[in-house]
Amino acid sequence: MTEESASLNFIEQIIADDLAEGFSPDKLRFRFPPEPNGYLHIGHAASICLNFGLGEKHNAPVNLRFDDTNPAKEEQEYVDAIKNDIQWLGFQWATECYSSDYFQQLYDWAIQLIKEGKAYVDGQSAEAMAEQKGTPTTPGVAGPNRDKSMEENLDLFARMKAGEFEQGSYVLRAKIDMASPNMLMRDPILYRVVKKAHHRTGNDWCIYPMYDWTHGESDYIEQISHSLCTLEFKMHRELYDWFLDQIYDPTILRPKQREFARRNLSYTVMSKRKLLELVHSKTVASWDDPRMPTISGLRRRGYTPESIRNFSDLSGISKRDSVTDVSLLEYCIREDLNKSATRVMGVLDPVKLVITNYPSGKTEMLESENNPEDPNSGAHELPFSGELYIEREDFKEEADNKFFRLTLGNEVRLKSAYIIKGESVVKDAAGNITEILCTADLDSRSGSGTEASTRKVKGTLHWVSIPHAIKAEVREYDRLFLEEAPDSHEDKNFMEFVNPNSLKVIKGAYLEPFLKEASKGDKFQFQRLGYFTLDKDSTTDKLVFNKTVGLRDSWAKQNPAPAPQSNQPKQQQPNQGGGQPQGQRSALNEIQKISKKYTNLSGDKLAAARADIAKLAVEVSYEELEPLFQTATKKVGTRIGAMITLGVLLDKGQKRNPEIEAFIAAGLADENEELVNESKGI
RNA sequence: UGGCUUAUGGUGUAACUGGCAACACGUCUGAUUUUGGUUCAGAAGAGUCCAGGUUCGAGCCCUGGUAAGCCAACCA
Repeated sequence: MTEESASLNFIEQIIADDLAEGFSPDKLRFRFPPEPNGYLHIGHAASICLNFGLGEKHNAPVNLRFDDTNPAKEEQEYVDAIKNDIQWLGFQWATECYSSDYFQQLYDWAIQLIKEGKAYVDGQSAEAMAEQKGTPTTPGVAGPNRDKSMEENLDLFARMKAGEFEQGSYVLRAKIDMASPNMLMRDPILYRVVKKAHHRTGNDWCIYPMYDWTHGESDYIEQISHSLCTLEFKMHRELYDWFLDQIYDPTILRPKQREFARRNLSYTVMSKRKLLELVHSKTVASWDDPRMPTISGLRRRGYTPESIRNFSDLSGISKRDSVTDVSLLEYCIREDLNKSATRVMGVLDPVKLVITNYPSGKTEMLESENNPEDPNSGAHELPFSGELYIEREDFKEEADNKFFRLTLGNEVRLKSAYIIKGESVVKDAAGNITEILCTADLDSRSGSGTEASTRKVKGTLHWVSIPHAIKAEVREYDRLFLEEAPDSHEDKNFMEFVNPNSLKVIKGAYLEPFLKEASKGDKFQFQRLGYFTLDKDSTTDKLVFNKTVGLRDSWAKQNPAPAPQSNQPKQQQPNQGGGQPQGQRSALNEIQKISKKYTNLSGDKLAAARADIAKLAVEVSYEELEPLFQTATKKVGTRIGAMITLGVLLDKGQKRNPEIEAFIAAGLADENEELVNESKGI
């Protein structure tokens, strides 16, 4: 009722269908169920945005539930970080829940299962149980403890709980089906003995429930209507349902599990285990290292919540595994920051520039627009003097006229300041440029309104005034991996693809003094360079900026790119047919396009289409056409088009050959009248 | 030698119960621009994994293949 036909993803469709079938909207309830054993990453953002997005859309509660059933791996630190990240993304959960809150209930239900003969205690070794479990292709067999008496099981389970047994010695298993084609149904473990303090329940328990036993029952306890998880849990659904069957009260809501594909991002990895390995191996500095695809890493890198939510929207939800290109993420953050980031100037690779006709020692305050995208953003002061830094790559002694920057004898504008002209250079003994000498058109000051100030020049450069500039550290990041899908190689470990140059620290960057006032987390556009944010490592005497993302750079694309930094994915091969020259392809392509729908046409339209094909056919070579003889019988239109084209070619003098004869013969034998006619005409 | 899932431009997603394959990113033109940014206008690029079938008509339905992912943790 709310939306206007915006297409639904398959999860939304399921919910819409449920609603249409009479499911009460006020019973809709979702949950986001992280295990507190690591930090959230951009893949989790997909799930967060899905669940909380559904909650917002349907005005339904969304619980945050920590799936904390394994005290060996879980910690309070992660709980806090997860809560922080979700709130930062802008979502608010209805209730903060913990699976551990349900330990008693789960235990009671387990007792019930034992009493009903549906669960038993097994004291075999893990190896023995694995052995009996079989393999995906061979069924399992019953172990020796499978048919113990209910009394014995009750006794053993009570003693497990009482701590009488060593960790790893006994487990409680559901008694389901050792021959099931689904390995998860071969008597899965419900409880194991773990003698470790839990972050919430302390030492109350020494037996802990397994995921499968816990998850569905927790959903049931919380009355979650749609339990959404990633595809690798698809097989667990059968178990999820089996467990629910055992305890389910038909008068209240029964949760349903649905699975969607997890989101992968190109040039990074997306599993907590691998992310943890990057941290432990010191490949990155921490979970919130700006190169990490974690929410905290992206935040520190300068990403905004809006950009990440938008990215989730644009990426969509589906059931096929895929790798989303980082360029989409970068697009999202550029789009957001372009609207909001204050424009400033900073020079990362400085070379000195002296304006010889500017009074030495003079300083003047210019005005610099805060954001041209936002007329209400105002302006700030910008000091100017005769000694400046500009970007080293913005100057060449000589260059062709595609270089819109400073050269000797050419004019460029200094952003928000004067138009200058390159006059000469000073070099050191090694031939490196140490100083560029320029003259300025002193009438051309920006905003002065003079005719000179509005002159068009070839380019505009950013700069900082040397006596006023503040020195800062700037950290530039490149993709963490050199391979698009680093963890998709069965023969190679993802760590082999780590990009050794993913971090570039620039100690001596110079920034305009306005930036002295910046607070941590503030976001700026360093004009012509990119978006930057003040890192938490900053101190009052040393500012540290992270480069969030560069501006789109169509200049860099034209260059052969001597820097291996900029990384274009391999260009696609536009030619599919097999080596025809580009120019000729279009005519045949046109013909194919027209032919495709040929059989749907009639009358004048048909005649027109035929004429178009015949006209285009003149430009087609036989070599191009021949592959089309293989066209499937089904694609009659294409075969007719090919036949018409062939007719034109034959008229032009193309000699008949066995392939042509076979194609014509097939045409004559076809059921389609048009095709037969065309074939006869030849 | 099994089971489950998926298959649409370079990438990610659409296409309501069959009706001339759409959107976004990316790529390429051109215009505008005191950011080689933004904005604007436009272009190229897919016969929907393959082979059959049903139908006036199939990406959607049927049959048979192929490929990829997941499944044998006292992890979640």
